[in-house]
Amino acid sequence: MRSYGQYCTIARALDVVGERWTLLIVRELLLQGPSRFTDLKNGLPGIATNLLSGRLKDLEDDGLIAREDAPPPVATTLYALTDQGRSLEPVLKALGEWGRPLMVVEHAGDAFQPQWLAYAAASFAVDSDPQAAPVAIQLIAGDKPAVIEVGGGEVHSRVGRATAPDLTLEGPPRLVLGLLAGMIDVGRATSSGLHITGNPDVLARLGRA
Amino acid sequence: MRSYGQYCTIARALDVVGERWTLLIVRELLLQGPSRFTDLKNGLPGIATNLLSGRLKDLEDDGLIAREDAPPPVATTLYALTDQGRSLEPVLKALGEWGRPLMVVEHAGDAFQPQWLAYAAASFAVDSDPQAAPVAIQLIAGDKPAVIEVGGGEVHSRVGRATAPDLTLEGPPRLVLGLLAGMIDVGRATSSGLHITGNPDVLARLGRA
DNA sequence: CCGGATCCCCAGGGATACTG
DNA sequence: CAGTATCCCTGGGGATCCGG
Repeated sequence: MRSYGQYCTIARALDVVGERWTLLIVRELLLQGPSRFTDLKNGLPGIATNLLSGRLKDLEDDGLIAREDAPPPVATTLYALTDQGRSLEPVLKALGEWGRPLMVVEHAGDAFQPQWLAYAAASFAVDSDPQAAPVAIQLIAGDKPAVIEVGGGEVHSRVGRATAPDLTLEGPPRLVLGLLAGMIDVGRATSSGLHITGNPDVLARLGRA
Repeated sequence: MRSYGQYCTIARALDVVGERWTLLIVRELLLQGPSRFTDLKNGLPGIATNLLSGRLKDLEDDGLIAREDAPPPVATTLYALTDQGRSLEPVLKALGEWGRPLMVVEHAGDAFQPQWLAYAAASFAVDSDPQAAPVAIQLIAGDKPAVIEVGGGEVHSRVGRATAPDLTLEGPPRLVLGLLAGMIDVGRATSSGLHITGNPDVLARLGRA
């Protein structure tokens, strides 16, 4: 991208990460960890392959990501964030926080990955009772499951399944997020089509930050 | 901009503010307050007028800014941030924080406005001694002056002049920012061409956040 | 002079085909 | 699987023009 040509921290930042797709690539690497080209492509529906390879090259030149050669069994190259790339997390968190109200309406055809939702939920919540035993909330809102783990004052999200979830939420993304964010209550969620198993009381562990 | 088509808070946010120039327009309105079309154009060197008017229209449609009719003496329309627009400040702050290391090198020809620098300095500093009397630092790093005011635990920046600054820094932007950020010390700054008047000890009031 | 609208040109994005 | 090459088209940059 053409530089803004301004001696300003914000403009300088946008010179590097302001291009289309760039911050979403960082999001993907942040949530998924080191990823292959195809993994990134699948996580970024609609991106053209030439654009993806171009962006990866730019990000590498700017020191935000690094290529790793995966060990023999895989024998492919992985893209991973550097420390400087990882330091973009506060930016993505602020952006995600700001974008949360835009999620109340679900656009038909929008792609969806459960870890996006888990990250959104984890990023605005805190563990309201750090002394209590840790709990896990299983989210099933697409083909792939995700987990929110709360305990010791921390809230984390990851893809996959919990070994013994205290609560499982299964249903449309909008309802899962609505319930987690406290925008709707359990009664309304279930009557709207959300399937809840386990102990709904663990939702109280998610306090507003 | 074409939507990313993802049900993700970050992607949704970028759908709204991810286009070129958009966040810089918000920065301008945040730092300058309600502004006229021409003021924005002057603060955004290189933007095409059709782009600016288009962006302003989009931002208005999305509810981030509102047009105001200025009172009779001026009789022009002003653009001002709405609450939702102002709520983007954490995003800009995070971006600015991330972009600060990119400021160590000064690109020839980069446009510069002192309030950018004042904002950068104010956004990463805290008042290290809230009990002490408030102090004002006058920055002269271009044609227009800016002020950093520290007191009562808060750090604020604004354009203009302080009535009785405790410290005045005058010189190249890189040196002013370097000194404020603690990247260089007073001796090196003065010997490199920074002109300092007043009491340099007030710099100690700017603590790292 | 302010607040745009219009026009032209080109860089960059989108979609797909193709190759090591 | 991991890209590169190609083509098309949208959207940005730059200048100019026009109404208030």
